[in-house]
Amino acid sequence: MVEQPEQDLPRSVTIIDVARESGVSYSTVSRVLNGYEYVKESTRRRVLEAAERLGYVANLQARSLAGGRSQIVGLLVPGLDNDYIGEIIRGIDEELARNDYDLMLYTTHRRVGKETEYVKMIANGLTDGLLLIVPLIPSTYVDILHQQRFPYVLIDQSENGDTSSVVNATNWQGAYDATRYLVELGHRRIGFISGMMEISSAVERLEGYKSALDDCQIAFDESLVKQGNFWQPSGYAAAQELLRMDTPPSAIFSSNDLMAFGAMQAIREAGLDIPGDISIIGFDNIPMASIVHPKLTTVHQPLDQMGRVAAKLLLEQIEDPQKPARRITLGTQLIIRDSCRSFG
Amino acid sequence: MVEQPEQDLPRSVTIIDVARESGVSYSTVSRVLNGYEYVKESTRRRVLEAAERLGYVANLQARSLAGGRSQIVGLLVPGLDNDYIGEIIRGIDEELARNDYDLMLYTTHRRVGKETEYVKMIANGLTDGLLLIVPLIPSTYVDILHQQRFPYVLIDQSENGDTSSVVNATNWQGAYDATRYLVELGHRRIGFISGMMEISSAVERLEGYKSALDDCQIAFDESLVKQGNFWQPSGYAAAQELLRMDTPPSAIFSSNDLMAFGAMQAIREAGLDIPGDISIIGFDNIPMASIVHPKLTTVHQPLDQMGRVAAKLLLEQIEDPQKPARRITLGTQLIIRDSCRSFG
DNA sequence: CCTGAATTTGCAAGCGTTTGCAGAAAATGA
DNA sequence: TCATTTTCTGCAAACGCTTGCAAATTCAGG
Repeated sequence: MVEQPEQDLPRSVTIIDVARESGVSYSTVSRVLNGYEYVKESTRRRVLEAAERLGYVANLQARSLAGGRSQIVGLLVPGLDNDYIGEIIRGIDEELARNDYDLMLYTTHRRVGKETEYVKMIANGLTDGLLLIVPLIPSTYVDILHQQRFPYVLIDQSENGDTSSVVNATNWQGAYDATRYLVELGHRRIGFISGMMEISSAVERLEGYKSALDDCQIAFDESLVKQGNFWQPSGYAAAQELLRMDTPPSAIFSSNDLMAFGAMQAIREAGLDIPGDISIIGFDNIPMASIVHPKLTTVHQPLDQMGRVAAKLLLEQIEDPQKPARRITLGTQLIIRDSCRSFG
Repeated sequence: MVEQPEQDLPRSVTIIDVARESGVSYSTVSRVLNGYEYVKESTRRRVLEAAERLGYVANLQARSLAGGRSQIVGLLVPGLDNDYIGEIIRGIDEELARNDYDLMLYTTHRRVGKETEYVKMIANGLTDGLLLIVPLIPSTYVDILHQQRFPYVLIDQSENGDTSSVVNATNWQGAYDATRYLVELGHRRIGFISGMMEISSAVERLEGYKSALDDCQIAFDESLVKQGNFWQPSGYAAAQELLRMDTPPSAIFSSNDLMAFGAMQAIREAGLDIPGDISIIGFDNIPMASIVHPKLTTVHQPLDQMGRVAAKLLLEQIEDPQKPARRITLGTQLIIRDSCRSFG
């Protein structure tokens, strides 16, 4: 008979080991670990020391199964192929780290067509709350969450009554400022490259543009606005269209930086100079905006702060589910760099 | 006595509900859900239908607590403020989605100084495996994982014997090709901006550069290599140093695209033209490389594919923990764009 | 020294699954 | 037809933790 080697994997240390080590019951250990009030100071210390000595780390699954918090929040994003989202996540992660929360990443394109099931799974799953950076909010998402009274916060989304907590930026104002800036530089024909109009921020930016023109007594010219989709290629195409016009605009306002980059490329390919021949201004102020040449003048959107605020809001809501939904709108700011020049 | 309104939240449906609904025991339900072999076809169908009807979604915490898979893999990254990582994650996410796995995101900067505890927590937590995109692999990370026989895969990391599974790219070859390309264009003095030398890929790229020079009978000149850290500002600074030299290089090879962007900026600010006065070549081929002006010639690293392959490797390992560690190295490719010109 | 309130601790019942074990039912072979 | 296998299904014991309940201890006031 040969002895089985029995590779005894170092079984992870549980609350029970800590209890044994410190000579108390495991429920007491649990209480200490959860900061329960009524625990004798000496006991608390003893338990803490034992936990430390044994290198104890809580098993989140068990904890959350038993009704505690999982200390995890979910983040639902369309994708990661965009600095814009990266910036937001950075803010989120920072805030969560500060509060000892972890992050679960869900991408929406994964289950096209069955968002409902997807969200249901997320909500019933191990997360304590959900952050959504979703352009189009198929109410599919929100309805279920709301109905289940599951804590969630929408980022960069405007619609929705007051049932949802939302964090966004002053899109209208930002676009207004940018347009106004262009007008003050002497531009009269200002092209506009829009985002996907299903997204509220895209609509608001267009509105801001219109309002600024209006306030400056410049007639709105439908033919100067080209539909884009927030991605670079669409900016490229839109700019080309603009340049092909009989009297092309002397400046272009792109609804986001990525499309602005595309536009810059189109302009250059047309043999024109930026800002010599044509000025361009973006929106977002992603890191790349200050790296391209010429450096892009744009509307700064405090993305990381939006993330941070959203996380904070969510944590509050997790803490106290009764908290009413809140909407927080952060200010945008015109960042003047090198892509615009006075005209005429 | 007033009736409590008793907001009965729609309690999530459990395996037991499904069992009741379909008239079998809950263990049978579990078996059906897990694709256990010995279940009568009619029973299986009945259970599946009931589950569907009730809108059942498994509780991952419970499942993983009980020893099953959580269908979640962790991803440990230094941060998200870099397209480089975004690309990799995209690949990972795609592959995971295909296999119904979810992604948990962990950032290393969170627990500086207590990586050990952090990793321990991750491993003991609910993930089935861990993917690490870590520049410097403090063996702290790997040792624990290996010791606990916890499935993990390193991405873009070369060191480590054969105990760890690794996915990376041909850094040496890529750098060799780039350098050689420059030499063939007639460049003799080629500046080199390195990455953090604690990172193996940075070292390999430098080696590739040296070897190419060597093969072309060009003496290696220590003063032409400047230390960078993979971030844009360091590329800017390094390029400035290079330009200040008595006989500045006619071309610069940057260890990654981000630093190349910085270098481009420095070059422009010095009043020089790219590629007229000086050629520049990068490494990575992040999306932005084809957007900047001039479009950056660079060494393409199949980032998303690396992510996909790493995920696949990890999944295999989760499936069969006995699988020996594997190292997969993907090829790089020189992408010629507009930032280099022949010299002399 | 006694009583009752305030503290402190342990017991045990879950939380929703997986799984080993064993009994029941169906299929096979003689 | 009966003894064996092979399938199928249910029971009950975990998994590691939280928490209500109650017992034990301490403490203050009389």
